[in-house]
This record gives sequence, C-alpha cells and structure tokens, in this order.
Amino acid sequence: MNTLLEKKAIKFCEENKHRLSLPRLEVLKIIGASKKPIKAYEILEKLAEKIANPKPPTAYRAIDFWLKHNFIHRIESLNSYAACSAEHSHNGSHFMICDDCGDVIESHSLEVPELLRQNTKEASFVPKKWNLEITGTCKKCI
Amino acid sequence: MNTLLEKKAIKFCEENKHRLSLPRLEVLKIIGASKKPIKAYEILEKLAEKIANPKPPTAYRAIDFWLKHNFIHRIESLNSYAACSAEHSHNGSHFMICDDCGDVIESHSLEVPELLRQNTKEASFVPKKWNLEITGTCKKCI
DNA sequence: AATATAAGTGTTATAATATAACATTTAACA
DNA sequence: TGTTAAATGTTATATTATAACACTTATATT
Repeated sequence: MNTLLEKKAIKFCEENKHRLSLPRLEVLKIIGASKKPIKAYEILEKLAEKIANPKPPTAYRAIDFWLKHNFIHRIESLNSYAACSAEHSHNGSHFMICDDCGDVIESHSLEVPELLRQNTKEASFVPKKWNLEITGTCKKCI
Repeated sequence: MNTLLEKKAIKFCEENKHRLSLPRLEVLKIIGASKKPIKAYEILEKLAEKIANPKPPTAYRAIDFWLKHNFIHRIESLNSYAACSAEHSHNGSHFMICDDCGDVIESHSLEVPELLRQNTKEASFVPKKWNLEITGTCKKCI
C-alpha cells in the first residue's frame, strides 16, 4: 500500500532516471510517516528496522536526495526534516513552529514568494531558495 | 574607542543590570567586527587572543546572551552569527545569503512582519520570533 | 552476453556544532 | 561582611554531519 508521497516518488524517479533504492525509499517513508519533523539520527534508528546496521551516511545521502528534489524540507531551527505537504513543487518553505507542543505547520501562502520577488528585486538579489520559520504558540496551545 | 554596538551594549547592560563581563564584551566585539557571519568555533579562536584558553561554553554562553537580547542573529542555514544591523530592536530577522561570495545582507523590510501578522492570524498562531533566509546571488556576483 | 561507465551504497573514521554538570568566582546588597 | 544570585571555569560528552575510499548495481553500448 503506497501513500501519495511514495507514488510521487516512484513516478519522479522513473521519469528522471534516478534509482529508487531501498535506503531512499525507506527514508522517505519514515519522514512521510512522522507526524512531526524528525531528526537524522531518529531516521537512522528507524531505518535500522529495515536495513541491517545502517550508518549515518546512508541516512544523510537519502535525506540530501529528497531535499534536493523538494520532496522534503529541512527545518533549520530544529535540525529536523519533514515531508513537503504541497502538491506543487516549490523552492521555498514556510513553517510555524509551536514552542509548546513542538508541532510544525507548513504554510503555503503565496504571499511570501510574491513579497520576495519585490523585495529581492529592490536589492538586486537573485533568489534561488528561501525558508521562513516562525516560532510561537499554535492554536491548540494558546 | 567603542563602536556603536558596544555603546548600545554598555547602556543595555547598565539599564537591565546584566553584567558586561569580559567574555560577553569580547564575543560581541568579535561578532561586530566580522564582515561576514562568523561561526562559534571561529569566535572561540579569536576569543583566545583575549582570554586565556577559553572553552566552548564560554563562547556559547556569550553568544546565547546576545542572541536572547537581539544584539546578534543566528543564520540558521550557515550555523553562524552576525551582529544585528538594525537600530530598533526586533524579534525577527531577514537575510539574503549569496551562494557565490558568502556575503549576507540583512534586510529590514517592514513588509515581512506585516505579512506575518495577517498570515499567522489566519492560522490562529501567535508568533514570537521569525527568521527568513533567502539564498541566491547578490548583485556583485550576478 | 561481455564490458564500460555512471550512479549509488557500505564502511571506517572523524569533523563540526553544541550542551550537561558541577565547582568556583564575582557583584550586589541586605 | 555574610548571603545570594549571576556568571564563569572546566571536564566531559552529546549531537549533527561529512570525507574518503572500496565495492556494488543498473544502464547502455558494442
């Protein structure tokens, strides 16, 4: 039984001639199944249930692969990784991180990219990727 | 000869009854004097010119102090620290990071905080801090 | 089918970043 | 001047991430 994310991954790898190896697939599944952003060494622990005695590079390589292709995001302030919840591919990300319960909400407001366009234009800066992280309190914890 | 940043720090510590200890002062000077964001262990190296054989916690404590009081920012995607270039105190930051030359430009556009206000309101999220990092190419490197 | 090649993985070791824990010192002030 | 809170010194270790190189796998020729 494949999730949407896995299907997307299968399709992507076929179309782009990337190998959907066991480490890649399992790492993506682990991140996709996690309710909250997950840390590299937590991924590695879970990976050990599927692959014999995996080492950090095995996890990091798969993480880097999915990051590069925008299947997952890195939450910088948490050193953690989360599946991208957008349908479309995008090269920016936007999170609200609750200090209280640790939940992370990914936002898909189109206003940020639009704002960036103007903003970086003024500075003559050519943007490639962007990341916005907001900490505070989510509605469940108010 | 004290820079503006140091004067601000002296005033702040007096007014708030914090100690402007040697590690704190020197760490702030080091970060303030750095043209580009500087890493904790680079700060530690420079600190060794002023303080005998300093250890990581000495640097990190001072860094944390100035972070907490908004004198410096942490550039998450670089694991680096930079003096805040704003006059006013603010609890958000906004950087453009050049992939090419490594320069980091701090922006003070007021549109981002305004956007956040609307955006987080919709999600019933109460924001406390925010950080926006944009990578790309700066005008010198285009 | 044999083979060349590029992509990817396995493995060992180590680098880079950050913090816990506890003893000691310093400053403020009752 | 003794008490206390804030801060530092020091040792050790936790956490996060990558370099380097040998080996394997898939693909695409010929």
